[in-house]
Amino acid sequence: MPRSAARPAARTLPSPDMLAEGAGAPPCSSDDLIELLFFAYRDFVGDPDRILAEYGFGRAHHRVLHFVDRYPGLTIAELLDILRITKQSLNRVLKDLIEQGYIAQKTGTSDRRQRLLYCTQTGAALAGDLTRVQTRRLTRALAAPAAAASPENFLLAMIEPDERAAVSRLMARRGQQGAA
Amino acid sequence: MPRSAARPAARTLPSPDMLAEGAGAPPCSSDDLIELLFFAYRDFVGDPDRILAEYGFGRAHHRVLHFVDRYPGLTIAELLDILRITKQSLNRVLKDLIEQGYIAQKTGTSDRRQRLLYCTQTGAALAGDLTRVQTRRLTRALAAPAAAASPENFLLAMIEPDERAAVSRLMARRGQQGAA
DNA sequence: GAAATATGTCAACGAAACTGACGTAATCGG
DNA sequence: CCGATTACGTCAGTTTCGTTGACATATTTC
Repeated sequence: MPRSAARPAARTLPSPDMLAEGAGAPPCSSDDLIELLFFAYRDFVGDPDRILAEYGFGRAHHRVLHFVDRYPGLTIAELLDILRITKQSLNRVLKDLIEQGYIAQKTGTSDRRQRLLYCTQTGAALAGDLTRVQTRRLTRALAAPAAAASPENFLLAMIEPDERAAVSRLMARRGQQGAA
Repeated sequence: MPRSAARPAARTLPSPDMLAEGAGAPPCSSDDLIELLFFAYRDFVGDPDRILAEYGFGRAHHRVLHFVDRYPGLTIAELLDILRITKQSLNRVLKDLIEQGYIAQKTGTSDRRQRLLYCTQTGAALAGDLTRVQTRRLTRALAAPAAAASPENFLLAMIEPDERAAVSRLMARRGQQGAA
């Protein structure tokens, strides 16, 4: 197995505690960043998911609601370009949001073919709740002095605190045991 | 609409060009980070997706292959804890990877109930290809002097270069036009 | 007036998650 | 040693959210 032999010797990941202190940026392979990005994103979308479930909505609804809230007057074409999905996919979730009163459409003024999208008050309130939990995680992560120092510290700080130790423990395992 | 009135005045996002120079870290709201994380992650998983499609695999296969490659001897239970999916979901993709010779199982020695997972040579090769494209993006992003300076610069640098301008243009729009 | 554009919609399909129930082999605890 | 627990596999059905392909309609543009 040539590839496993090519694995570099394990370098140390900053311990979770270091995030509290004003630690520097210890070396960290970009391989580690791949996983940290996975874990950070997993927890990052996990927060809003719990709220959305109460409304019977999913992540697709979240994305639409978020961008319409943040960029009022967005057209369908712009939204499609942002989300990179087909109009059929978009239409399914957009229809839900419109029918249930979270998003409203307005015919474009300069081009009457366009449907400009806006959040209703209810929609803006829900979008605000969703943004809040994500902002809370980000703010908490950025509050760690080490977080701004390096991408890996930032991503580690984005992970749910209870799970940071488990992630660090796992990542400390790389290249160890396990020969077939 | 109380919420839109509460929106802070638009602060400037670092321009895409600034990533090439040794720019400092201009202020950036955590609202911006939410979107940057979305765009960065979208492009980050887009690279391997193209390769996986050639093999008839999806992202679920990628995640399994990645963690088994990186942590040889991983058990099913550990993998379930990492991925946070049900064993039924895991089993579907794992079965594909085993049947097609990318992953092999070994009965645990200390506990014979466990199935220890290992990549075959073919599996390790594919995992390597997938890691390579993601590492390339990460390395390129980290090479930008400004990237290490702040999370927002790092995330912006992770976005596909061709699209950075479009993202910046979009984000510069916040709070502008669009009153109903 | 013809062509292109922006959007909506019907129908079928596929990937990848979910729930709930049940089976089997191995380990553990008394 | 036997019953309970654990680790894993599997059958069956459902949901979310993406896909393709085709076609309709209103509006703008040339």
